[in-house]
Amino acid sequence: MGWTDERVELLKKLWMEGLSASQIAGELGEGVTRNAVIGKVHRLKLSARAKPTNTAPRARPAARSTPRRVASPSAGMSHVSAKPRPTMSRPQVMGATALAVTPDMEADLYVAPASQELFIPEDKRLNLLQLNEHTCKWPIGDPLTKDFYFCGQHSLETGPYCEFHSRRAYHQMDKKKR
DNA sequence: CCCTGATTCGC
DNA sequence: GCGAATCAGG
Repeated sequence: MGWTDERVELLKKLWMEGLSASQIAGELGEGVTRNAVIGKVHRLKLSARAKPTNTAPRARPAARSTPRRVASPSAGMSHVSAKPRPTMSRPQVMGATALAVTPDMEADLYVAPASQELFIPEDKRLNLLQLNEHTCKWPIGDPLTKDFYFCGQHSLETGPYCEFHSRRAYHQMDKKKR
């Protein structure tokens, strides 16, 4: 479906109201992607949304000369190279609530050290040589002692870790500046 | 991983 | 003009 006057108007309205491109896309109906919305917004020169006194130069990515459409699938790459840095210890101060605590309450206030680390049964633990492409490679324990092993649970297709550790690994090192 | 907008360029 | 793919950031 093309951009009828109506749709363009709705687009302008929603965009100005601060909705995100994907939200607008959803509002305009199926078949409209957020890219389509953004592209249109750009062409309409509506990009500057709520930017009073801002002269953001916005760095240019320097036109890429490399062909975009990748035709060849490219063979798999090495998958046995993961060097994560798991939390070594986690003192983790639990919420320091400012609630008043009467002396007799304190006794009941002990909160179990929510072991947010997975407990892996001994028979599930893996050493380095036992790892394969489907085992979570999240290291646990001190690598210098025998008290060390890998998670070993079934890893996700999207990474070297199981769901639990995958989520953890990302949200931690994610957004790390270069 | 989820998400956001910005940009480029084949169509 | 259109928008998928990509980039850059949160």
